[in-house]
Amino acid sequence: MMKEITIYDIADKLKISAATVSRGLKDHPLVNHKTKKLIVDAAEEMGYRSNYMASNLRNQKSNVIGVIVPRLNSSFMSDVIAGIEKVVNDANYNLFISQSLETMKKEASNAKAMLNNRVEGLLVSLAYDTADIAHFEPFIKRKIPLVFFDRVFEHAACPQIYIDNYKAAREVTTHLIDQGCKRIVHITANLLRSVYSERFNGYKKALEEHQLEFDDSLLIVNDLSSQAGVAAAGQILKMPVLPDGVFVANDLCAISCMQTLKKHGINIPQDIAFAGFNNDPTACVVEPNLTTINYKGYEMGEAAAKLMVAHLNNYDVKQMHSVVLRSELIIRESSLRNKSS
Amino acid sequence: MMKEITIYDIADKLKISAATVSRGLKDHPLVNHKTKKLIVDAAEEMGYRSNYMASNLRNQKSNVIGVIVPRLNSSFMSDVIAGIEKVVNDANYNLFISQSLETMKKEASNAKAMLNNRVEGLLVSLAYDTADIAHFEPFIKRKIPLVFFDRVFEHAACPQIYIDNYKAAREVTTHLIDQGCKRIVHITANLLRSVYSERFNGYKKALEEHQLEFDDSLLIVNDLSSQAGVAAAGQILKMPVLPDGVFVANDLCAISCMQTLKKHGINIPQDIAFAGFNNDPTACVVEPNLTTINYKGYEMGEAAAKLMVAHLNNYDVKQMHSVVLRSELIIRESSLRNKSS
DNA sequence: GGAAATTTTACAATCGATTGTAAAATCGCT
DNA sequence: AGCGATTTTACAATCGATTGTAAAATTTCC
Repeated sequence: MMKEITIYDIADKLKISAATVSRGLKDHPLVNHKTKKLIVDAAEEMGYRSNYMASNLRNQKSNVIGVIVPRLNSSFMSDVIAGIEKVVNDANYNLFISQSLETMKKEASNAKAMLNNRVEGLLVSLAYDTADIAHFEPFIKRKIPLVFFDRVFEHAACPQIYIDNYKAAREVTTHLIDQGCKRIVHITANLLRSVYSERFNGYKKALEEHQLEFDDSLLIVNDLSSQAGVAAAGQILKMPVLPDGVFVANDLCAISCMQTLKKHGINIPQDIAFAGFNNDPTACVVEPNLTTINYKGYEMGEAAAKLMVAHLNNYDVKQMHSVVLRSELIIRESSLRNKSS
Repeated sequence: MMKEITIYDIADKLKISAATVSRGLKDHPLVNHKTKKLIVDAAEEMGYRSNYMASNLRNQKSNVIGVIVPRLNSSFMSDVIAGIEKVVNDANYNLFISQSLETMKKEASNAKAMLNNRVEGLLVSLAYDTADIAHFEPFIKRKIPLVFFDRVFEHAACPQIYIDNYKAAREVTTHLIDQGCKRIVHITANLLRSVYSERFNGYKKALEEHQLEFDDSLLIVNDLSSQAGVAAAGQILKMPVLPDGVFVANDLCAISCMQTLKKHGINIPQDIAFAGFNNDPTACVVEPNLTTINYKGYEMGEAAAKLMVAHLNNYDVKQMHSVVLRSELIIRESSLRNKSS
């Protein structure tokens, strides 16, 4: 192992004190220009690299921002992470990333690890089954900024970044109704998560606004996976009266469900109109192209990270606003019946 | 800011030395069982959390593994990252993740940041234009394990994780030839990257094996983006003689190219057979389903991370084997002409 | 009961950078 | 030259955990 150069080595070489070297390296005004140059040159020549572990200890800050997400490998989430990385990197922080794999247990253990690693802030999108945020209390107690995005949780101390899921879902459902749908199945996940309950509420609201009764036999709750989509298709096919529309809370599940129905001879959108949520890359590749809600993960990641960095730069700013990002309905063939409209 | 509890606080409270507290907390044999219990209980009660910055400084290790990838938000790469995260997390390391955004410059600056942050190992998939790995020399010099995956670089000191791109490409091309293709376009990216040059070589080899002349007017080099696929389709349409097969070095570009051609009235696979690379989720959604090479990012991430962890646990093991992962040709409708075969 | 053996605990230095404060060096000016 | 004002540098403590070694406490056994 190569011996690392420290400021003491530089100090010795220049017959100067380590304090001066430390100040010189960071352009402190208390050091002479000429000395500064000598120091910087010597550091360069000797191959010095600052030891962040020492400086972090001394400064009592880790320069790290933590991220906990359910899974890293979804189209949406990887966009979010990319956005976060960009902002965090530009702000000279480092990123600790971990995934909860959709369980509250892992989420809690990850949170603990983040806490012990002294992250200066934590960005979180909650797991499916997270019922409370007790495991994040240590952060709140210590006033370590905690920002929720997408799968958020209401808490006075925690800013949130999300889209208006209620409005979006209402919009989608209204669109399906406009296309003549009267029996609309809604496939979603754990209603504990506000993203899903909001979408569900938006769906119900749209029905209500059009004098359609909500029928809970048309509500399918699963994990929105690809397999769940196939199963849901099976469930739909077994319904005594077939629905004429399906609104799924994500594209992945929507597509596998739609394709399964298609294989069983159902015409999309004539027999059943389809709409998803997220605008995954697959949505505009599948045939028919999937109507969906577009909301860009990259921007959400950027927004969350920017909010975090802002807080870290001036924590006193107690105006921790929540941010609602734009989302839009993208109408494609999977739901377009009256081509004229 | 809440005052953090240190081992000294615990020591004071128990009227014991800090050294004993330190040893007690980590179950060191030199501490009495009863004392140990007292210490652990007091720590729990006082809300103690170990300060990794102090311990890292003292132990001269950061417990962090770095990752530099071109982009985080691709289907393949997010799978890789997920696999890496899983392994690294289980091994009680933390992950620093950064993206080079396909430029060598950013890659170098990220590498420098990783170095200063004292990562204990670095996992890298190279940017498009990285011509040499001088910016990683400081790692090699310091014997900090450096592992390349997917977009690898040959260097005696650096293990690599990859698939046999040559073989896979040869297989794909042979398959296209078997389907009756005689003029096969190959769309790929910067041949500086071995993943692409190997695929190109495999493609040429297959041609040669079937007495087909390589025609460099059939080689299209771009950045394999979705837009590039559209442009490539334009290029193909303008060819004096249309090709009867296209082998693209990734699915994203393959699909946009195929769809564009389809819109222009080309029949897939009758007029032109298509094959991609990667088996993106979109590949089995697009119509016709895309023939491609399947190789799982998640497993590659796992393999790379496991290799890294193994090295960190016993660096002397100089048998830094490179790992070649399995890949397989998945034949789908986009290339299937003789349904019988 | 007391010396030897063994267990348990405390001391003190260390990791490397940082910073308030004191001391030293330099400068300006009469 | 000499004195105050100012610039420049050095000292020493600090951040919190770790660990070799010495010292203290306890146990064992004759």
